[in-house]
Amino acid sequence: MNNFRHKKINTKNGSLKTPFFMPDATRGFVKFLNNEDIRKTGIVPMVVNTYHLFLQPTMEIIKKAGGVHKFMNYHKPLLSDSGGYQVFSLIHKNPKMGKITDEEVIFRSPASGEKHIITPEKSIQIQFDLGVDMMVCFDDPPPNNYSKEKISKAVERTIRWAKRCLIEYNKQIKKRKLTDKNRPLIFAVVQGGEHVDLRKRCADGLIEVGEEVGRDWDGYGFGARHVDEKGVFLEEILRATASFIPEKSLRFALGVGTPEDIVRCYPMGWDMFDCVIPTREGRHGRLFIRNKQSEFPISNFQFPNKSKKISKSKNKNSFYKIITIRNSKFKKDFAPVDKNCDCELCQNHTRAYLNHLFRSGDPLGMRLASIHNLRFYAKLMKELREM
RNA sequence: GGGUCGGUGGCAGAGCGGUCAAUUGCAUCAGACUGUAAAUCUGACGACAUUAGUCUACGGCGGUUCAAAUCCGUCCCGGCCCA
Repeated sequence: MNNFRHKKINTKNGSLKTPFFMPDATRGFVKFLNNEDIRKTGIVPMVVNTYHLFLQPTMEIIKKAGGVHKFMNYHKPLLSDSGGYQVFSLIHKNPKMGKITDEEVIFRSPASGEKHIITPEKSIQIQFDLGVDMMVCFDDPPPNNYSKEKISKAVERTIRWAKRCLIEYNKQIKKRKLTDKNRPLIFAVVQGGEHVDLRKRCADGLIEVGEEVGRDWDGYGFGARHVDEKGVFLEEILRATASFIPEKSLRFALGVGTPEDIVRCYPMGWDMFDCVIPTREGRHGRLFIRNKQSEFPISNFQFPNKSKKISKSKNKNSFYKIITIRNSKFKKDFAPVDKNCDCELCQNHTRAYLNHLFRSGDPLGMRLASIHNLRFYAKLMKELREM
């Protein structure tokens, strides 16, 4: 299986080999887990969010702390998402929450109601202040069900904003006297919804921006969502979009995804992934379990249908299944969640005990389940890396 | 012994003549979650039936009424107060 490419990236907080998965530590922490928990899962890089950290604890605090790494006391690679996704989904869901213009986005904090303004430049400045190792352009991610016309407009805005981001990025590099060795990597984001031609247009536009500004993007992200309204995996769009991105660049599949989505994306050329699924599903008592250990490598795995929702991955042919530990059938199940798993949960506790923790509503259950799922993802990525 | 308040579905607790198989919460049984406003959200929750619907139900029995969880009588049980 040597037809898969691996890339190595270096940051001031360590190097990474692709493919890798980043859990979402949106507000500077993975819910219920501390750094030691994360370390033991085998997970290294994580994603933090510009929008959330900007609102709370605010940049004043982060700067005083000496940057987000110091604040978190996590000295490994961190990527910050630009906040575009948050601001836009906030306003798309409720137009009263803010206003989008070509120049800027004005929005209200859902928590305090306070008004804030964010621009592409400001997003980049904040991300420099965070001190992250990888950053993402402030983009315009429209819901996939918007009209093609609207998505096309979002593509054009994303390109214009990417240019502003990259110019600001260069400014900050100069101002902060950063070198190629210690500068953060910067990612553009390819929008275009479910339209291949728009994805192509966006990728081309972004490449052109790099040429105009005089700096190549370190990577490109797949923007908006990679599944449609029904949760159907956008196979062709993802494949095509990956092919529009220069080979040497990193390909970051934002928000991807289920284990199956990741395994599908990787051979297409996607290198980096982040998703709330392992931790959120964990908190909700859903645990990932590998099936048929012997049937690997994963590349041999045939996906039966073009698309499936995660809940449907009870499919016997899948390489994993999901159990809902709260279900009454686990009340008296004294086996580990996954007898082949080496995580803290599976090494020490039974399904019956975890069932009890969830029924009791104790956070310990959520913590252990999150650890287990992240360990599942870490092992999955390791297998892909070794393919 | 006297007085008084009360007994409602697994629990708590609404309803106080018809629109009640009965609000709501908890519990229970499932489901959803994909760049985290998510320890969240949704559905089911008397029995039987695929739907229509049928039956049994608001402590027991007996009344009043076209109609009762709701009104009356009585009995049983519980809380509190006075002896």
